[in-house]
Amino acid sequence: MIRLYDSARAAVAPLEPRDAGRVSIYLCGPTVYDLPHLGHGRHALVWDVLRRWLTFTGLQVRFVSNITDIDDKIIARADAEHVGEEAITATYEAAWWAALDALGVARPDEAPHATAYVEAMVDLIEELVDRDVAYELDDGVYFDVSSVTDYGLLAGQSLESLRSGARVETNLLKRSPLDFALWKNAKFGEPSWASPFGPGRPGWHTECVVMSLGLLGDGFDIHGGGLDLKFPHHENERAQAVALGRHFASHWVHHGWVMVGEEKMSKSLGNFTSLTDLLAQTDARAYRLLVLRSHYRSPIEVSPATMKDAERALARLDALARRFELAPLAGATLEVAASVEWSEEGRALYDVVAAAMENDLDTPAAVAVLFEALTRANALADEGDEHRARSLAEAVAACFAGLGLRLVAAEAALDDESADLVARRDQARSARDWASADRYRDELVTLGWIVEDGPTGTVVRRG
RNA sequence: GGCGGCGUGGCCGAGUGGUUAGGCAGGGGCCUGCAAAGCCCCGUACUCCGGUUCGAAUCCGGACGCCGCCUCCA
Repeated sequence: MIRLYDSARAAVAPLEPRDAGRVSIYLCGPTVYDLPHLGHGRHALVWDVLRRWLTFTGLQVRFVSNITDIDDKIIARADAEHVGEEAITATYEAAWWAALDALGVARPDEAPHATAYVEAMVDLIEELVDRDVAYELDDGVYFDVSSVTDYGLLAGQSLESLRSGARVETNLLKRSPLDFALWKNAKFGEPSWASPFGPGRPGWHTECVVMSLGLLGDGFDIHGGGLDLKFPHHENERAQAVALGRHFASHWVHHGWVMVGEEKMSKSLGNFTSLTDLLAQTDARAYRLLVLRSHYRSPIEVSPATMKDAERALARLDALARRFELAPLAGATLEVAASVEWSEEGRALYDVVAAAMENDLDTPAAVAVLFEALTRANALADEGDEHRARSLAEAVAACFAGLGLRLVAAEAALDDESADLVARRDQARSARDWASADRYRDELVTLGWIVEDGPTGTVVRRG
């Protein structure tokens, strides 16, 4: 079974699924008030890779990722644009899914919306009040963090040291600056729901407790998100569950951030902040490869240079697919390794990749192994060992499929002009008219093709 | 102030007590009409100072530098 770093234990620990053969994952999704950025993209990719890999190895994964569609920022944006909150959330949720689709990230099994769970949240808050771990103030209901003895577990700090570091005070009546809002009373014009505490809306930290426990049940396996959610969001989620006597997530997994490098983000770098913009100007698979080539807990630098690097590496993978005419494997569907017919060397490769993956999702090691195998497959083919070369190449593609990266062999469709140039060049070459052949090649290059001479003659592809 | 992370060859980026990470870029060679693709060879890195050890990039201590969290955030 895979071993993953658990933020609660501050150590790598084996994942011990509640139900054998099944893994339940709850992921904190986006608040839909703006376009997704590169960080969201990495986030989505990291979890897509984990989910796909677990599925690939034969586990049955139930993957839930929520949409936060009620929040202060949504209200603020709706106000600023003089539209309803639903207009904002509809727009940006659509943008979210569009970006994930473009990244080749599989949709969650369920994507619950916070607004559909308000009643359940109210019930939960009432129970917390009944248990005397929450209290009402003029502007809402607050959770009393001192009621949870190990508050600060995820942050790795004591309640006292967290308190001493608190910087922002929003409500001086709170018993502790760390106490957080469970319910916010509605101000004039704000969207609201009825509750025993008066009309208002839930605080952010409650929705994930209700939805994760509601959909996945007590003791679900993995709760994940970005490192920035560890505290206070996840800490606060956990506090509520603990206060209720519920068994919450057994494994907490957090990933690192996207850095925009020392060049700092600026317009001159080409708007490299929005995921939508990145996807418009590069192959989404290159971003996945970039993400795979660093460890999920490390920061990654996304810049034109690192993207270019990834694109070139990706080109080698596609070249392998072309050489062996590999069929596409990964896509919207989740591949299962059990259905892959491994050759002997393919199975050996898979075992090494799997060992890397099980070691806290060591994708960089897995990718390194796959690149070595790629070189070996090409070398075997050069030596004429077509059979072993092919089986190894197929295994490389299958393993990448397990990581959600599709190798593309497909040629772009030729327009008439290009097709004509290709025919002329082949003619010139068979007549050993190198000058003409080179001229036609130059023309094809000018049209944006990369020109190669294969056994069947001129082959072109898009660069 | 508290807590945590990081500093690796031109660049990106793993690793973790002794054996080649890997990729990109660069140099040389093979192949090719010339290329492209592919293959082979090449750089001998680990912030600094001490210490532990037969042996440290890897463990311990210290210094310097960088970053993050403690407030909304993937």
